[in-house]
Amino acid sequence: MNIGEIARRAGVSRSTVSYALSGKRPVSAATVQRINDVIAELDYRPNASARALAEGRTRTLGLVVPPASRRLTDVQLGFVGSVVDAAAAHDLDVLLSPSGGDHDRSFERIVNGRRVDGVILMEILLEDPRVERLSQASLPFVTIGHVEHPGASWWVDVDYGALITRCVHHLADLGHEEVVLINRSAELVAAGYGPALRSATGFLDATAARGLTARTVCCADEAAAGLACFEQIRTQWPSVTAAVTINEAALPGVQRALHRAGLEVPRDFSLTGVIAERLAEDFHPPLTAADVPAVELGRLAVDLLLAQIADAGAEPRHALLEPPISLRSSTGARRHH
Amino acid sequence: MNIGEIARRAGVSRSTVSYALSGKRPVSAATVQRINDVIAELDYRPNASARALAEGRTRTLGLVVPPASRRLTDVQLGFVGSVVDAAAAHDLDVLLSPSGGDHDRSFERIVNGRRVDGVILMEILLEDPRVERLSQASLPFVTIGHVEHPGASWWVDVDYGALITRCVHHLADLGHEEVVLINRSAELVAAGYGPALRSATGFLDATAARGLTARTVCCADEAAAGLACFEQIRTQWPSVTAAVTINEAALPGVQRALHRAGLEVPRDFSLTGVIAERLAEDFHPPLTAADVPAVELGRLAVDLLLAQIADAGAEPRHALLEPPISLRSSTGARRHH
DNA sequence: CGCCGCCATCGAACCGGTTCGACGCAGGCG
DNA sequence: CGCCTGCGTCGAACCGGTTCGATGGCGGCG
Repeated sequence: MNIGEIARRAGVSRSTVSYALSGKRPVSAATVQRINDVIAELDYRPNASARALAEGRTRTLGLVVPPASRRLTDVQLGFVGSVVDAAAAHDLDVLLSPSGGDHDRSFERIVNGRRVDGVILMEILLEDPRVERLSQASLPFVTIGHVEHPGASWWVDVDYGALITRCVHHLADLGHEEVVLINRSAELVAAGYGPALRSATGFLDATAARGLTARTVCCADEAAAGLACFEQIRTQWPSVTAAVTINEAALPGVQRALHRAGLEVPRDFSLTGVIAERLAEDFHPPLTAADVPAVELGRLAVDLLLAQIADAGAEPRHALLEPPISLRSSTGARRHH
Repeated sequence: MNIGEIARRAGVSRSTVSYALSGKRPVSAATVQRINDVIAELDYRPNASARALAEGRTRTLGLVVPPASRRLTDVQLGFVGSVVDAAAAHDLDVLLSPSGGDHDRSFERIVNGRRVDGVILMEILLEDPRVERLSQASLPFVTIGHVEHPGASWWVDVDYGALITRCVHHLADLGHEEVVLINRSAELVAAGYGPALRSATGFLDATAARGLTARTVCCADEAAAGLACFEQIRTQWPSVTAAVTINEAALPGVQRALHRAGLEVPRDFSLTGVIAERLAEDFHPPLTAADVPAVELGRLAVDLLLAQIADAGAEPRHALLEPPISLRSSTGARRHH
């Protein structure tokens, strides 16, 4: 069931079969017909490993995902799905590598074993050892998110700072004077997780520019933490009238805390931030929020990666998206009590 | 940077390097030392394609996932994560194939191109053409979920029928007399999706056995549908006092509908079913429910697949899990109005 | 002291494709 | 009618590993 067998049965040489399949050299119509008949009869498909070895490329992309122990957020899931779909559209397969840190066997296998033609990296830290590692391995890669000094690396990202800034201006326009940022977990912030840090910076800058009183808290990525966190906010800073968040997992807890405190959104409290569209719409009331265009980012990452693979010497490219805020119904004018 | 180069620099033959790395034949300590030094210096790692070609196995597992357009449920996500982690624990990589139907390029590539040593299939229909396809390709595979007549195939699954039966008995014990099953979407039911059909059968059998009035509805996998669906239930069958569901995505909508109708759980209405632990605990009040042990199923699937790969002639094995129901606080005695 | 056996190593074949240079044969042109 | 062109095909080398049979050198034993 290999190419030699096909050649034998079709009465031609192995190279002719190869050319008939790839079309890289002309083959007479009659011969192609005969070969195709044999192939169909035997249900033959070329061995991918042999092809990869000979061609020097695997037609496979690597996707480095956070290990499952840390459960994926909606946004991360969106990245994975869209990367896989975009790759499939180019007839490429996707190899998953669950890697948190630097020194990971699965990551090393992918980087060094030439198992993939390129890598897409997500959950980027401001200083990310994996970026360094891939650079020195001279393996094409694109990051979803970007390190502090991207240098020659290719990346796509959402401008968290700009989005948070817009949220703050929106709240300031509505008259709010003391607002809180509900950030991701303290561990992520400490690890240098880009979106968390850039959101914090954007929040502080924007509130300062508009003369608002700014409060920030970190909140673990789970509903229970969201509840506890919001109750602490109410106790500690009772005059806060609006929250900006990038922590999707905490939302159910925040909702429960609002309900428990008898606060109605947006009458008594405004809520906004960067939230997946689905979650924003499932909230009650639907959230005024910016949505991370995960599908578009994933597709873009694949496109950039393919461009980089096709032309190894090309100038690094990147894309910084700044999606609009969808005005729904979770923000309102500040009311004086 | 290939094995020949290592051999040259270490002053030995290519085969000696290979044996030093694999340990399949004894190599003197001094030679091993010398080879390892060279390897460390050049940061060499064997080319995976060449190795796969020579060995006849790829050290890669295929995982067939639903295409991203249908967004993954929490349970499906759990499968993917645990399969990837379990594979990584065995130093295996995972190749993703987003395939819905039968005639999918990505699926065919994986099946026929010998890109993987075995396949894990999820979202199984009662009659699933992919199972047939894999059988005839004589590629080892394990399904998460099982077809109606598994024949010689290997599988792991949760006994949805038994779990739903337990939920019904639990409600019957509490005095409920008219209960509704909120199933997955009508499309999935029509397609022959196993859990949906087995749940429905179990529900009807159990309610009949306990003399309850049974109602069933299909509900699209989204919050908005859950809300609409529950309101329709209240209108159509006002004397229903409890619901059993396997539709996690509909839960937020159901919650909102309950709230809107002024019903308090469990005082006025009981809610139970098969629900991911995280969602059950995030609900207010926490749901009495059975949890699909996705992590365990994923790990089991990998274990079975490896056993099958190791011994191609082995008798088919399977595992039908029946996790306990966690008693939380969403079910209570029926109250007569 | 000579033979036997084992340990370490080598060379060659093989896995299943791709690709390059060469070649035979047919048709067109002078 | 002979030569040139070019299309279609072939054979061989190559990609980078693994594996098997063979061989050389050494120590132990009779």
